[in-house]
Amino acid sequence: MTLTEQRVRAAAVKLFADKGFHGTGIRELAQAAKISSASLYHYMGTKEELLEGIMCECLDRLLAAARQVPASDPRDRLAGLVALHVLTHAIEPAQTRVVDHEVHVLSPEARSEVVRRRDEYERLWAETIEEGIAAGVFHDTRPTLTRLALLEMCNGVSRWYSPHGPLSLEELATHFARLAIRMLGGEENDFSATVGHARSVVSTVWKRTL
Amino acid sequence: MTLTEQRVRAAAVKLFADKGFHGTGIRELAQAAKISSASLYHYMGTKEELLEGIMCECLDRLLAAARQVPASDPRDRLAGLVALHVLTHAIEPAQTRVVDHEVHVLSPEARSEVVRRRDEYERLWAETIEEGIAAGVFHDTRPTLTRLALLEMCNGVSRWYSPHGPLSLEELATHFARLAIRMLGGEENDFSATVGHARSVVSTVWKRTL
Amino acid sequence: MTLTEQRVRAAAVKLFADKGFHGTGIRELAQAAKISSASLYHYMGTKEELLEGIMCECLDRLLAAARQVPASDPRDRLAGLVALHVLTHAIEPAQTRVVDHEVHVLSPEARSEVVRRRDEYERLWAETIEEGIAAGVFHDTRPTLTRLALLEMCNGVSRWYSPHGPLSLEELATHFARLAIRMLGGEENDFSATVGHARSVVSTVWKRTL
Amino acid sequence: MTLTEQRVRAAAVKLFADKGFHGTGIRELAQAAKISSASLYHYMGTKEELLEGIMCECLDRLLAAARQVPASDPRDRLAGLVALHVLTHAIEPAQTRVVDHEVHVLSPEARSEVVRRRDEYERLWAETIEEGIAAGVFHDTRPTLTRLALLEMCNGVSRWYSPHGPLSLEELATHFARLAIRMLGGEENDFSATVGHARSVVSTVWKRTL
DNA sequence: CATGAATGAGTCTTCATTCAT
DNA sequence: GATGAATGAAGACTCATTCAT
Repeated sequence: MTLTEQRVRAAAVKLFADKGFHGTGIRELAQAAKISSASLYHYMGTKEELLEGIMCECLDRLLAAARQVPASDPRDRLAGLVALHVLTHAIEPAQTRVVDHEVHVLSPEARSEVVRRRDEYERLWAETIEEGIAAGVFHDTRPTLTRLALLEMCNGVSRWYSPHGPLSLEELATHFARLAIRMLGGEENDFSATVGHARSVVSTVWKRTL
Repeated sequence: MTLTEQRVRAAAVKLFADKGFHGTGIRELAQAAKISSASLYHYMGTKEELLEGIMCECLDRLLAAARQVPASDPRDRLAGLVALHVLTHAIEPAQTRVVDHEVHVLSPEARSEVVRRRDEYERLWAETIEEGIAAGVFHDTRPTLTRLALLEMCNGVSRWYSPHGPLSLEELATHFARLAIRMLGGEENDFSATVGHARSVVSTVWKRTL
Repeated sequence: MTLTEQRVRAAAVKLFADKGFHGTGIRELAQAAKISSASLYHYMGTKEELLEGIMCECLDRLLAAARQVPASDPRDRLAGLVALHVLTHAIEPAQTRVVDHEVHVLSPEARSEVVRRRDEYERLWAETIEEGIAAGVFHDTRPTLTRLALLEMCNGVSRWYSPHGPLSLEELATHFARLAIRMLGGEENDFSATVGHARSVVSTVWKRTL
Repeated sequence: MTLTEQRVRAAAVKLFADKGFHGTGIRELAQAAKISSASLYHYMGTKEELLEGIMCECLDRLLAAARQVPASDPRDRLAGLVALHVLTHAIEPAQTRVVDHEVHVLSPEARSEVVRRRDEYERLWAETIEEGIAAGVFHDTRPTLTRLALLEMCNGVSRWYSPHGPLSLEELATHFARLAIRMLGGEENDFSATVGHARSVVSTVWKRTL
């Protein structure tokens, strides 16, 4: 991916997140990427393909990160998944908001690509929860429901977290991990190691120092 | 509000929820409301004012409902707020999705109208949580953070709940109330009365039999 | 069909004939029809549908006219068909040129509509020729080939005939009828009555005094 | 003319014939010629100049061929011209269709270049017809009209002849020669020698074995 | 009360062409 | 000799909105 391509994508992510896909004009996008609207089309297919690319890449990274969570105690594993998800949403609010808000725009074919990734990702959460229940460390009568609640709770982070606020990434992730364990009726651990590991994974996957 | 006005608003709610504000055309809207696009303008101001009206009304109803939650034990009160919120999102997914997703479209003035209502609504949650902590029935070190997590978790319901699924409204509300109490480190009660009350309030406010 | 619709269609016919379908811009068309390019879309579907409409209507008229040629002596009948075709191409060169030149533009579905009409029309010619041969008044070893030659020869009229030139419509039609009979090895008649009839049919079908 | 130039020209001929000049994009052309659209401009001037080149070359060849028709009996000479024209249109339908259909695209200057050649070519036909009438072997009261009819009839071949059909080039040319003579009220000859000669001329001029 | 007609500004996308590398 | 990058202008078409009837 060339530098210009990256600039285009970055501009698109920001605009799509702020004003929505349909609320973002191609000229606006071109201006933000500092090229002409005609040149835009050297670096992308259609506007929709650009969106699809953004969403898939983001989900692929999220998935790649989630796969690096060690398969240890279900509590630690869930804490790891939560920390990772929350950290990602905190440091990449634009990308994650696009993933969460603009699925309805996609054509059926593109949508299925995105949904497939999302499902695969959620399966990791489901498995962890099930394991925890089977192992007796989680106590919950409606694990599916709880999983949905959990995910939405974590997605929300990209809508309100600000790096300029008083809350550090560490604190954020730790608290959400704690909340998740509580929701599943598990005993609270010390998650500092888990959160630390999640932090380094996220840092690697997104090539950013946290 | 005339019958036609209601038809317009209902059509707008459905379309805005499904395709987004910018993804919905005025002609499409007219067609769904079964009038001509010119006639539309007898029943609304601009497209944006229509959106503002939808959002404000929805928030007003939510607020009106929340104010009917009795100021009893903080646990019951929180359970009531959660049940109410979740039930509303379950039976009115279109309206609530519009409220949650289309704020960025509004002009600053219109947005402040919406935000004001939202803030007022959230204050009720914040107060309840604080009371619970003060009373020692909740145990949480970051109540603000938890409140945000809680709200996002509940908002999510409108994105995935289906009345055709196996989950009844009662079960949904009860489980979410339980999750909320867990998140705040409170002891689980029997929330059936609280949920029942919430149900009747929602039923009244939205004039629908549940 | 409203007056404006007619103006649009007339402008389109002229422009498509002069500059080709792809050579004619929508703004150019709007200007020629004296409305804005946006208003254009109140009176037409897509540009292609406009073209299809023009072609089908023209062919329908040609067909309607051809069906009024009396089924008398094959020589007279052929002379009638030729006169009619030639007169039409002489007085409506724009429409007929569009029909003859822009078929390749159409989508398969639209094309089949046009081709169906064209085929039906040519069948009338084919039948007449066959009858003439069967009756022994025409002598030709390759009637299909001759029919194609005949049609192309007559189509050509719209490319060069000028009403301002020295040649009257009567003379034009009479000579072409004579040429056609010669091509089929038939004996030359006096075609004045036949041509006169064709003239009045064309006049009626196109609502123009010749 | 380099090999690449030939490839470009061949691609252009095919595309212009199939989709029209304005219906053919420069990128499409480049792709068909298997070079980049930028490289295209090493082998051509503007798109219009490319068209002009194609048309002029085609007409030049037609003219060169026509000049090789021996000045014998006017009937044989006309038969020769017709055979040549028809054969050319049969074996080079793309080129001849471009010549016949895309004149309107050209700028006045370019157009005059084309028209000059066309006129010169048609003069050969006119002379032949006049000679025949003067010599008493043709009997026609409107030679100009007949010439136009003749030419259009022959041009038409490129629109419908298929080498995969049952009709051989020989049969095609022979029948058209016969038709032409009939149209001019001449006596039918045996044109096999004339057609044979036309065939070899066309074969030479276009460097193709027929 | 209702709507067909109208439009300027906008939509996304492609156009033919140039030029630095 | 070849081409990726670049673009102003234009392509067809839709937008939200107004207004006379």
